[in-house]
Amino acid sequence: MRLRFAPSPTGPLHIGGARSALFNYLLAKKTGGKLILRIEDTDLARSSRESEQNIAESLKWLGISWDEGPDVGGPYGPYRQMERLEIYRQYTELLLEKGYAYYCYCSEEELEQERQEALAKGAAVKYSGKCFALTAEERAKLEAEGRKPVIRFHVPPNQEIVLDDLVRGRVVFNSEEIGDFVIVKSDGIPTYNYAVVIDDSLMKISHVIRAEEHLSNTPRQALLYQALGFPMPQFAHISLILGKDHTKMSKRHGATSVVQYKEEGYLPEAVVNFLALLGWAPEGEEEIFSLEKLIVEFSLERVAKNPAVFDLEKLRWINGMYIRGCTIEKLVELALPFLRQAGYVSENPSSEEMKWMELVMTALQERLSTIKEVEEQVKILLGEEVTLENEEAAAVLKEETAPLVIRTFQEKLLALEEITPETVKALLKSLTKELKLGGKLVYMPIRVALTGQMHGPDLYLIIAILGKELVVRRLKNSVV
RNA sequence: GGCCCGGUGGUCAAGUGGUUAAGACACAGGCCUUUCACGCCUGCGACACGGGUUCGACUCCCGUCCGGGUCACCA
Repeated sequence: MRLRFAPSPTGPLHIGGARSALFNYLLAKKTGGKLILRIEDTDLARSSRESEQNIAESLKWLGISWDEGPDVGGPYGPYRQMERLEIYRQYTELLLEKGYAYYCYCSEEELEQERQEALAKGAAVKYSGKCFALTAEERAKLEAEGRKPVIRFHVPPNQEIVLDDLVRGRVVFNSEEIGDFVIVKSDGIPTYNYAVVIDDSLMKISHVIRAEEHLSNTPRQALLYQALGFPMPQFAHISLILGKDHTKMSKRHGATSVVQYKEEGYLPEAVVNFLALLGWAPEGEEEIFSLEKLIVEFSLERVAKNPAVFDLEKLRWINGMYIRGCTIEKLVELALPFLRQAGYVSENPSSEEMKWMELVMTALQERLSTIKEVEEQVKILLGEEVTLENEEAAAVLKEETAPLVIRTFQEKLLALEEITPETVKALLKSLTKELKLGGKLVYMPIRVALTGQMHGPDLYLIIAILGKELVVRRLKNSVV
């Protein structure tokens, strides 16, 4: 099988695009086929190399690799459409010669007027085809006016177009509903519907998995395949990803690009896992899948037809699952950029800072949904200030036994030779025993005195992270 | 508006003529724990509506409604 992902580089990789790429990748890998990356950059006004870069980087970040593409080359290149203009031109000539296509000189205003009239009449909005019958003299006259023609495909009348979509099943269109559409713009650049057919054919693409928004375009492409004498690939149109309000995912629903999720502290494995579950269902009840496992499990038969609403809560949950599955070393590595940016650790962390981060991540691992959350969570572990979060916390310190607990704790801590999570843990245990108080009466006053909060990571870790000096200062600050 | 696709709990979803209609997230309660979190347990909650077909429909057919896509010299 040969599959492809063919984004237009008009912005960062969209989360929906990422899912299309993923499905194509999964099927290619599963069947031992190839994934081709093709850049559809024929929209000169909006395309940029920067976006192409972003898309490639986002795909790599997700772990999606390709076998052929603009950067790695391949036997069917070039893989950027703007570098294939000569190829399209040859086929256009053929189409023109055989009468499948013709020049059209209609201006935008004329077309717009037609469109309005059709709309007003409630008729189908489609091009009238009036330039189809232009005589040579008429053409010459229009040329002389300086009009730059487009090339339209001449749609055969009343033809049934049957598509056997791998996820939709059989879908039937009638060519009557389709007006003669533009295949080459007035600047000589092919339109999407045209270039995509030639490229998929020439690149020997066997299966096309793409978003449902392309389904209505497919009959046009089918006609083109027919005229060009190319075999059609198998299509699989997957449903759209919707926002909370059930409209197509867009900026106002929050983050839409893959990089944004990276920046917000999501792990690529989690994003991939979540995306896979959006529109595809595994056979068993397991929901956590590595890319490798997805390759084994994935199949088009289990891809849903109905659109899916993007559920951030579930992504957060999956992300948390992956965070909990990380080693501490890995977590430190992941958190480092965030901590660095927040100025909590230096550019090149010392071994002491590394130690500190290891303890911090140990304390925080079970409490994070995203890595970015360390920025916020780590605050209570920094500095010597303690602010009581509420009345309840203040009450804990006013407890009759609180002063004794805190004093005894401090004495014991100062006497401790080495502060490690283990030694502190043992210290707290012996403290509870010695004071003959309930755990709550021992742990809560210390916790509140040290952090000002009723909740937080394990106390012994907090103490180990703070170290003797900060503990003493905080105790002092909280007791006044 | 024409055409196309879709409609199972708030969300993701299993289901393919006969099931007590799975499971997950979220939510609620409980357990665990020094707290929160994690984890575990329990609970809440759904086949859009109306007609058929059938001994029997979430499953098949038709209609209605709702949602989405498309009808560009954007992809």
